[in-house]
Amino acid sequence: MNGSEILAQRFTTWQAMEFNESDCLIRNVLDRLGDKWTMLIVIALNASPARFSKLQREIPDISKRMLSQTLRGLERDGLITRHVFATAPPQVEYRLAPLGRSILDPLAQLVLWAEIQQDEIRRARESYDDSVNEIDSAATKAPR
Amino acid sequence: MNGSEILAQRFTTWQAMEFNESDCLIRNVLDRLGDKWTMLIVIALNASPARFSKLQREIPDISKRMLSQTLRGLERDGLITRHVFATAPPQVEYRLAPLGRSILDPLAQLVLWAEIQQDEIRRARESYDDSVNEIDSAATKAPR
DNA sequence: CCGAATCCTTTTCGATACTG
DNA sequence: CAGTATCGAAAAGGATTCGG
Repeated sequence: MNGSEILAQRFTTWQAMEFNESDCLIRNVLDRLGDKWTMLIVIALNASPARFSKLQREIPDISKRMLSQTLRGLERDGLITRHVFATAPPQVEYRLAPLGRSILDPLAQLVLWAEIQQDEIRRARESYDDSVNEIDSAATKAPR
Repeated sequence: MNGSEILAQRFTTWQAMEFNESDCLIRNVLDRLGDKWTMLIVIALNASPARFSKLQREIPDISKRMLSQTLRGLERDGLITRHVFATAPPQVEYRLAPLGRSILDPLAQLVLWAEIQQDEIRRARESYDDSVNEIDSAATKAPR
């Protein structure tokens, strides 16, 4: 079964349960993975386990609040583990759990897709924006 | 190269350019794909081309506004095409473009990952929530 | 039928200040 | 160092109305 067939089959199933938001698989998963920081943190922790402040340095524009919140979400879902060392000052290290490592392959597929297609997407956007501009300028010129 | 190696390598590259938000590949892509409706519509159109109102029936809880907005975004990126039939009343059909079909395989990988891991994620959440509750009740009991 | 425009609510996010 | 708490800004989303 290729991707299209798999998705077509799942679509029918989800439809039958009316995409019930709480137990619809894809909505649950993509809601979590699709937020602004989750995947970036998974990728950072794949590169190497890290402490809170190291992660904050590695991802320059994340705020403490979002880093903390996203890490908690990942820990809750079992994708990462949190290790506290009772030193002074305290040290907390985050690592990818097996469940977190298991998402690296599908995630990499998505990144590869983006790399391969990015030029075509850029072209599509430019051409679309151009055609919209034409309509706009025609609309502002013609009526008078 | 496996997923982990691919992502580790990309991470280094992205870091070198400081994750500049406008041209950082993964942020661009996941921002688009990760929104609430985009992937659902791609999957629906994979099942079969459809008109506006059919899509709205197939995805029960999407509003006209978001359907229209999401379709425009997908068309702009070249993932779908829009065909207008000058009938009365007008009919507009949406179809997956080749670029849109090319994302079905990576997307299906993600769905399969979610299916395989969903039980483990659910268990992780329950166990996490339980441990949080213990701490909470200890905190509200002990201090008095 | 398809969709744009408007208004309003909800959610997300960042800045800042504070704690163990 | 590793967070939490609070607040306000901004973005996303929904309901409704209107137009071709």
